[in-house]
Amino acid sequence: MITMTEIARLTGVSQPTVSRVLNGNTAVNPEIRERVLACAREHDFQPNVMAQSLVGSKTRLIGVIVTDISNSFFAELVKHIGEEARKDGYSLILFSSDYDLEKEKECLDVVKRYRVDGLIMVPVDENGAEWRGMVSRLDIPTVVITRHATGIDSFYVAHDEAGAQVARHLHEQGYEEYIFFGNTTDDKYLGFIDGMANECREFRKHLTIISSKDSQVIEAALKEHFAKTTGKTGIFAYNDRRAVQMMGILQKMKIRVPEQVGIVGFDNIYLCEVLYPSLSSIAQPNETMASLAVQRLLYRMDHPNDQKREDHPLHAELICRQSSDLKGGILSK
Amino acid sequence: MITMTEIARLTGVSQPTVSRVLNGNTAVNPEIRERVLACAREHDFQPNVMAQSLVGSKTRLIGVIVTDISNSFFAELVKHIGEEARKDGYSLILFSSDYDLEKEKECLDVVKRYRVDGLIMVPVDENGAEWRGMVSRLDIPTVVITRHATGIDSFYVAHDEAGAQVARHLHEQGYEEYIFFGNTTDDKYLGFIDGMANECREFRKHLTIISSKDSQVIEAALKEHFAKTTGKTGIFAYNDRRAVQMMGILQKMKIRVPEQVGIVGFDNIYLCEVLYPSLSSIAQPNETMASLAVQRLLYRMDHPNDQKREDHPLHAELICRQSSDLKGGILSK
DNA sequence: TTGTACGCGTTATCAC
DNA sequence: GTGATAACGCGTACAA
Repeated sequence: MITMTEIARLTGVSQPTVSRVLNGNTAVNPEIRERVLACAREHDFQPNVMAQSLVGSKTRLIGVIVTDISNSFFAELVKHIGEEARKDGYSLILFSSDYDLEKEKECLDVVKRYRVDGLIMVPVDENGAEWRGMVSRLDIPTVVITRHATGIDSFYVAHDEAGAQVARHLHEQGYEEYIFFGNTTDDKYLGFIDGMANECREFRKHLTIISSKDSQVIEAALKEHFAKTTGKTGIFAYNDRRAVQMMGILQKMKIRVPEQVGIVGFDNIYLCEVLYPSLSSIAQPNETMASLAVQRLLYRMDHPNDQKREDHPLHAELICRQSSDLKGGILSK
Repeated sequence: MITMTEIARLTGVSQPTVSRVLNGNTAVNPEIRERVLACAREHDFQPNVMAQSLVGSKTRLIGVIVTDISNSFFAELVKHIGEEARKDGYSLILFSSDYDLEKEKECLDVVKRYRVDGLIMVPVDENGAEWRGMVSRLDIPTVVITRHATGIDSFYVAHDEAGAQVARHLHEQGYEEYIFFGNTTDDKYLGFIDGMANECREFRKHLTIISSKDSQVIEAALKEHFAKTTGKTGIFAYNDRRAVQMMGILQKMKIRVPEQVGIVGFDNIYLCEVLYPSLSSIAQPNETMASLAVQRLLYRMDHPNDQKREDHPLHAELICRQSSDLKGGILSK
């Protein structure tokens, strides 16, 4: 791999001259200039970023730590982060913490060793004291994405708001009984509850929670539910994967969607629209979130003394498709 | 960010001594040792990889270029590559070429600038002369994954073989008419054809190809197909996404799966098993492919003079689920 | 306009 | 055992 010094030797000039030519800062003798450029092209010279960063203390590297890169939601996020970073000449050094605090810690160490210019991460536990300590000691501009971390720049979707949106939507469509399907630890559940409280009094009486991932258990729970009630039921699934599972079980049980049961998922994965019935879902503004995060990071890198931190909740969008369209606005199309 | 020199100053020893302590190679006075370690811990010292790599010409970086990181197949691949690399202390610098030759070229330049120790890539066009030229000039150990590139270490699934497997399976299950749904440019199509030729003579008469992605067009094509034939039809979809789309259209048309139509997808995404009916699919040995690729790369990095190149086709597995299980072996479970 | 000298943070090779 | 010293590839102040 050729170096500036080597090019200097080959062209009979000094190394700094080569540097000047290649960086085009200062004026140089056109003749020398051409000679150097020709030589560089011939040997396909690329500057050694490691060396550049040693002297300039800029690595042009952005560390990215996500909890699970194989989750297509994060994969898409990473893609957009990469695109946005690339525009400004930054590259990504990527880690997947796999929801493991130990691994996450390791990632932070490695990120530090590489002296990345900035860090974008999805923390395993944004409230963990240890993590907060590590990040602040890291002394690298950091932006949290997908989660809300107090005192750290954060770009995330307000899950509670999205959940409330689903509640309103299901109620508006005319569903009278409700099922929440998934983890109740997420804010989307809390928001769903709040939203329901606004829509109908005594909603608790009409709310069932199913948390199991086991199809048989779920089927049993549904049977029990439909034994007790005759009303049209709206289901809010924790994510699209679960929504698809639920749709499958409903089909197997010969329950009609959306006539008897309406269902809304979360994440708006690309399969939503090709499913039958197509699946209503909450779409997160993936790309916006990514580009805002990168831009914020770039700003922070340029203004290390700015102590302000941005707390930036974004709004999700409910994409209404056939699966929850009881009133037929879409099915009639 | 603290440096060795700084620690040396603080502890009153020379910088090389600090280096010795931190790397634990040579013996050092236990007393000094403790003092240095304490100081390093206190300031959360991490060695500057940039500097290390300058002198050692080892970046501990593996470049990864995929065509589309948002594709969950590649995302999973990247995850496994990362895990495997991590075991040996390597980190990933990740790029997505977005099937764009220009971008790919750029990625290769950047990868070179970072002096990565090795490169794992999914080329946009593994037969392109320009790409081959770039990679060979790159002078960095390179492994191609997912594709077959002559003269370059390659780890990939034999798509033709997988296609043939599907043909055999559909025939065995008793389907008599066949539809290939998707791009006919892929080897999986060729293999499917070959496999069919083995199973039944005059298969051409019984094969329909649907390439459109438009649901309406597809539905029309299916209607035409079922107007002409009464036989049970086996469909091989280009990938799971298309398979899901096809299943939706079939459901809408009230065509029963697998009784009237059997369907097999490709990629075995996680949704396959929660769909109803659950979707048969070709599973690629994702993890194996990733770890073989990384191991091969590590070997190449250790043996730069070994000119041998490995051409390593892997075998896909057909996961038979309800959607193509006409004989009821699974449904009866 | 061009070359010399130096420093970035580390490892490695020497003497001491 | 430990401390100078050189070297990696580059950018930059300074001198010529």
